[in-house]
Amino acid sequence: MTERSIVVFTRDLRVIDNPALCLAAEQGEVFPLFVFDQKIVTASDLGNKRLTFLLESLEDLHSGLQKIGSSLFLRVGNWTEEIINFCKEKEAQTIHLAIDHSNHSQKRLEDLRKKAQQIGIQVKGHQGIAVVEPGMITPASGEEYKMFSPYYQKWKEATWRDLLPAPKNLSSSERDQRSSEIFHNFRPEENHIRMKGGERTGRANMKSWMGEDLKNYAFLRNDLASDRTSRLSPYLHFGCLSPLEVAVLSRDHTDDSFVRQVCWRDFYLQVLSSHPEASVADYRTRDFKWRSDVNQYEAWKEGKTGYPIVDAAMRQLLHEGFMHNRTRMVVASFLTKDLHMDWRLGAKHFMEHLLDGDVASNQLNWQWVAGTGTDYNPHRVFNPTRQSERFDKTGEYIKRWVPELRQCFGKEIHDLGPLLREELGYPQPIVDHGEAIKKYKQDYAS
DNA sequence: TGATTGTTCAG
DNA sequence: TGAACAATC
Repeated sequence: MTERSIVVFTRDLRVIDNPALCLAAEQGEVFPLFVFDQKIVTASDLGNKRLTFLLESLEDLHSGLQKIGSSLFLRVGNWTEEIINFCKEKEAQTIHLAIDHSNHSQKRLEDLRKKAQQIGIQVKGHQGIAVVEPGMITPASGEEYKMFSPYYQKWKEATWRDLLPAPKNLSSSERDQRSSEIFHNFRPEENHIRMKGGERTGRANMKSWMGEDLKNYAFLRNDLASDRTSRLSPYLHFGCLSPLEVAVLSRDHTDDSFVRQVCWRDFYLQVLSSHPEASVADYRTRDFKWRSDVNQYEAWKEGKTGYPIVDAAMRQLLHEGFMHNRTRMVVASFLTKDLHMDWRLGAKHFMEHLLDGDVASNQLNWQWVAGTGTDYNPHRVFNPTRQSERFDKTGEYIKRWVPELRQCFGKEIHDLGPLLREELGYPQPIVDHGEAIKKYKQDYAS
């Protein structure tokens, strides 16, 4: 008798190199399922852009599954209950899924294990979210690596699992009416942004970027205007691409700066896995009184701070659901060090708008900038004018997103006088960087 | 993947 | 004079 099992997709929305799907398929009949977790769907931090990317990814997963004789079932509601009900409906004995590491994922998995056990259904957790899963390499001293460099060394030397092909032929199971209705009700918004969700687009983007831009990554990754970073983060977040595959394809490159970035993702996952509360609380507690000022927060969110590099980046975020890594650090430093606002406010806005909004990378990178994270350096302050001069010399990036400044000549765009601002209709700076940092340091010292 | 300041030293 | 470096915030 062949076994019947459910494969629950979470953020491993792919058929290639998907351990949960592949191993379930080896054991018998498989019913692929995705549940819109009511708690996630209704949470304020899931913005329309990321939801659209998710829907596109699910649609593509469905067609990927159809090519191998299956289809994707959809349910919406309480995540655990829906999975259990689906198991009963399909008379399945086993649930396969990839293990994830956020607070919410850990809790709901525990809940699922308990409920499944009560009715004699087995839950099998699989790898697939990371290159090297959290817990596979640990420092001698404690639970997780707190420093990136030693982690990176171990990560490179670790034994990586083998890549898995897509299952050849899953037994046929037509998507039911209910699934179609659910998908219909969530109908994706018209998507004009550059990154369309799904495994197919993800793979195409990966291949073309690796073919053309990977070799120049070290030279161009900080060049804001040329915009040559991989932009694979949303595909990695939803698992349209296997992080292991991305790492394998880039690790033997003469220059390791890209695969290092892939490793940062695993690094923060292992931090979050050991400290799930770090998504909302300081990783290193620190007694600093954050200010709050609604008008300044709004100005920051809308890209009207009067600092061109900050405004360009914040407008890019609203428009594309994406921001260059370099400017993520610049705007985060501006919110925490210049406006003295809580990193959680910044992280929340990022989560609402980023296609790649990922609890581990987002919250812990914010903590890194705020100086509450693993790499503790309260004196790290980005000077928006310096960053702009160094990484957007010609002002091309700024002009792309801040049309008021398109008429600027030469270097003046980095450091505008009050009269020119007035003339161009561009805001005066909402704070003076020098004074704001002086105050930050005073507050920090006391 | 910080910025600034001060020092040294080649030219 | 300015690059390179370390100390300091």
